[in-house]
Amino acid sequence: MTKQKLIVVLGQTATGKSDLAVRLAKKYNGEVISADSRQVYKGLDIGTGKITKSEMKGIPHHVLDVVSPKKQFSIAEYKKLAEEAIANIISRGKIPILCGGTGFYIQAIVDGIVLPKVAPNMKLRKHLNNKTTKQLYAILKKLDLRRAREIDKNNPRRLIRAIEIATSLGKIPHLAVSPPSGDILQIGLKLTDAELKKKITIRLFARISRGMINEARNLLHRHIISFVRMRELGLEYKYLAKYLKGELGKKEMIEQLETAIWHYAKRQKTWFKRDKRIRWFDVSKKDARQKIEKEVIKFLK
RNA sequence: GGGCCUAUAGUUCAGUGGUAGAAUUUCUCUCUCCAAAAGAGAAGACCGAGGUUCGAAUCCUCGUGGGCCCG
Repeated sequence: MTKQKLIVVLGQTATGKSDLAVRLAKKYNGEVISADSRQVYKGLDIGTGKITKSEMKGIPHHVLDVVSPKKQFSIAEYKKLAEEAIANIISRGKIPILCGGTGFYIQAIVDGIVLPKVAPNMKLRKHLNNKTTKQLYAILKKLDLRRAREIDKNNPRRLIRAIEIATSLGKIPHLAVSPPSGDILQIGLKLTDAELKKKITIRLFARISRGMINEARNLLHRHIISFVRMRELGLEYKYLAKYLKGELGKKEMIEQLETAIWHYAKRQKTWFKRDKRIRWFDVSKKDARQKIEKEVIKFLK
């Protein structure tokens, strides 16, 4: 019996992950599971750079378009859906290929982070939102001193989540992991900063000419999402919301969005850096493709 | 040709004689259910030359660059 195997394709935005995943899937009998926190939303297509039907080239893609953008998705839901998809792919004798740029989502699968069984409590969150960071910290300290000691005490979002867990469970459990049983190959795609910057710009203009602005306008007109929600979604949608509301000119919108995407790419880099298991490949090099395939063949043996 | 205003961080601006401040940019980092999110940290400047003064970004003179007015 062969061991279960999982291939992960990760990297910063605009490094060509989707293409590679499809290519590998075609060649090695695989299916793709997206690891992208925004492509889970229906209708957010051009702005999120979601793969199109024709780009999929017949390869099934999972955990794409699974929820309305009105709803707030979470990593717990992601983990459940992704793990189901992976198990299903394996049961059909195919190779699961996890592909995306959301580091936290990938980590949840690869390390099998066990998340506390406490669903988001919007009422509580709303209530806590009115408190200052200091007040939040004081509350957490009373509930769970251990967690309070190690948490980032300036970060309201983390503090609120911690309080949410502690109110429900009494204490916050230690971080537990239960990694999947098989082997995992993590392929990281990288570019130099200069090349990545160039690619980000090119891609942004491509998205605009593909109708990104109209997509956003339609979502608003059809009341699928509000300006507020659009801002929450970040990056393209955040700046498109500002533009469509008239707070920014088109030129400014594009400039600011470009910087924001760059910052995002930097954060991705910081995140992926700490996982030493990732095998990195410079995709600007001509032989990157060969090297990756060699690695995959070795892994699948 | 004459007069007036102005020059501080990559950028936009504070600072009126006593250790140069912010916003933004840039860089680095954190991450147990919003992660394209949220949060932390670092770097970086007084146009040049003289003068006054214990001490000048600050006052004076000249130069240079920029802006404006009159003829």
